[in-house]
Amino acid sequence: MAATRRARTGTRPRLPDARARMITGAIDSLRVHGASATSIDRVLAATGAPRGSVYHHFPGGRTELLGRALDAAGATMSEYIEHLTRTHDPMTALEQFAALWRHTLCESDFRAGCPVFAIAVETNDDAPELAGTAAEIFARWHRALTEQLLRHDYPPARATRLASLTVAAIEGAIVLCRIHRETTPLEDTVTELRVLYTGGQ
Amino acid sequence: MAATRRARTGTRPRLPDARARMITGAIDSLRVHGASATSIDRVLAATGAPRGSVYHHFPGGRTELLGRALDAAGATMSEYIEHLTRTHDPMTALEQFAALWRHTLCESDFRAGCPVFAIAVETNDDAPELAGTAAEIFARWHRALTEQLLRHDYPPARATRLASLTVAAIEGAIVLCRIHRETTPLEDTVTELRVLYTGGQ
DNA sequence: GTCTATACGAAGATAGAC
DNA sequence: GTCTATCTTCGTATAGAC
Repeated sequence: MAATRRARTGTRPRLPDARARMITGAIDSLRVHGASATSIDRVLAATGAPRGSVYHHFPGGRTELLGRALDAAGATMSEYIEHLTRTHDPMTALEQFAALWRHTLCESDFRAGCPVFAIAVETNDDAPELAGTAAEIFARWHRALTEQLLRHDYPPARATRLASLTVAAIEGAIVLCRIHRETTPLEDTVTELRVLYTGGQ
Repeated sequence: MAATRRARTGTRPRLPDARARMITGAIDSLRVHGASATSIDRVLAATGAPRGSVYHHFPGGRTELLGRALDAAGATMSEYIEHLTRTHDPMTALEQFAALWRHTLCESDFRAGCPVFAIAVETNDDAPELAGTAAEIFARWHRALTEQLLRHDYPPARATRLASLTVAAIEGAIVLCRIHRETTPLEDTVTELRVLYTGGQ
């Protein structure tokens, strides 16, 4: 609909869809700089999006921008996790996921982390809606892992617990990798989780 | 020395040692609000410390305050971890440590997390010194855990990896507990780690 | 060591023109 | 949809009196 209007009026944005660019720019900033440091100015500077249309696209201002970024990042990551857990066995899925993170960490020179986790760590008083959304996203990941383990004959109690450990350990390891500027914590984490995934049930 | 001068001049601060109060106030703020949100104003408001002496005690300003808070928090936590790992077997030490966190989480209504982790997650461009300090603290914890496992006859390679997983998983679980407002992720994490700590070596 | 006052900049948000 | 002010608040930092 924006396209038709553009064709009619002859106006044109600098790049396709400023709103979408702002959202992806916010996600990138969340990864690298965290929630508090993800200001409107920073997103605009990084994306070249027009300052004048921020409150047009996000009437709720900065909080709404962060919310839409969290929604988008959460959906993308959740769909990938659900895809992996449905098409692979638990250990293979975990290794695939870890490989993606290894790539993200190295490619960003250990600057980029998990945007959902960034909001989870920083959000407390302000924006309880963001905290709620982040909690739902983690719950979705936990559910995907639990169901996968159940399909592979893990007892329900163990499946839930192992899913909790997996989410906690991967997220924690990503932070350790960033701060140490090496992938060892992630490798170590996956290697040890392998014992639980392949060993006893 | 401050006490003698106080006795001589007759002046007196509102409470003992403004500098120490600012540091503990900064640690509390780091726990609850994160690094970016830990402003000088917030620390002063929370502690009632005098605004006029901030740059007297911390010539480097906010960054130095955060640095001293990180030093203090890191030292306290490291000493406790080293105490636990020296006086208990691996599983008991882990459970003691988890019990402390369960208490901290519940008592703070799931608002307080780990101050070192908060800085690790948020610090990127600004203040590389803080990032370096945080990395050293995590390395110290990792070392304490590794040496404990070595003393309990774990092979070196496994000891290192299990120590990495433990640090990552506990830190990650604390964040999940905060965002979900329940201790289940921590309980699950410890229960599953128990398998690795007591099962195979 | 502590106070007040103030300079300065960054950031969120609004108003009104185009 | 986008632009240019502008307002306001907040946060860091400094200066100078007590």
